[in-house]
Amino acid sequence: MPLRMTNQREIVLRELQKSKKHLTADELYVIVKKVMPRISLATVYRNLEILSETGLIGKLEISGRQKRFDYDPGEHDHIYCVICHRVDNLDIAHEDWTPEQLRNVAGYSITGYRLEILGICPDCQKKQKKKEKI
Amino acid sequence: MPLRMTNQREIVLRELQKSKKHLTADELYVIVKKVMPRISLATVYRNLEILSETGLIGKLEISGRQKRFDYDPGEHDHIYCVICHRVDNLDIAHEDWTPEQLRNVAGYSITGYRLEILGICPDCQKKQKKKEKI
DNA sequence: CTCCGTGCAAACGATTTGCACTATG
DNA sequence: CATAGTGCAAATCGTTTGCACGGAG
Repeated sequence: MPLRMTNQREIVLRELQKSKKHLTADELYVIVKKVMPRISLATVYRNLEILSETGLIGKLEISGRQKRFDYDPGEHDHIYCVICHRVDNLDIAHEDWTPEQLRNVAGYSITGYRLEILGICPDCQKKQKKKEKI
Repeated sequence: MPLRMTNQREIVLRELQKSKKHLTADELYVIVKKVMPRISLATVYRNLEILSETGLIGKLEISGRQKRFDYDPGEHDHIYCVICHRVDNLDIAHEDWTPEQLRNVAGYSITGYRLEILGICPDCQKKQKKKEKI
């Protein structure tokens, strides 16, 4: 039975939620160390990974740079500062996106957007079907 | 006068274009090495960076670890295979996105999407204004 | 002839892993 | 008391950089 709720796991989760931010592993490490000084960075990484698999937090695979972890695991998009790399949640429903709306999101001045459609390519679909047969 | 067109730069550009794919630096390195065996990986990295700054190719800050470079520098979105990490261009105009349309893109089976709005956060806007005054 | 570009190796930052030990369920 | 989780250090992965040399303009 996986997912033991250890002390360090609980603290990692709690401190991320308390922060209300989209932190990187090492940013959170600094915070968590104040509560549990002997915790290791590897443990923070491992727990963030596990907690996001479990769905208790979200994992942000933001373009190119460090991963960030989201205290709010619900479905929502993000707004990203191209200068300081800060990330905020975007609570506008997709239907309501208008240039006006977006321009005022959280006081950001909008410079662009980045969209990736995610899916499974034809080749990988074939491979999956093969596996199913075994 | 920057941007000398060296042999290695030309080959890096040409082989990326020939591939018609969204390659990582090291994938392209393997290809380029066949034509110019003594080229170094660092040179491939440097040239991809310069070529994308110049606008001759595109740089994809796609989620995940490695950067990919796009033979097509024009404006367009991307579709991303969550299994093999392959990337394809998406030629549908934003206005035409419908679940139907997307479901048939390039034979992919769509699992989701990822949208990031890019901008400058309030704090960074303030900092910029300060700089302007100096 | 001047520098930009190159190759090489070493440095780097983020993340992961092998190991022996600890503590949860 | 079995075995998931931990701390630590070393390893790994993608990328960047310092340096002395080479070649484009």
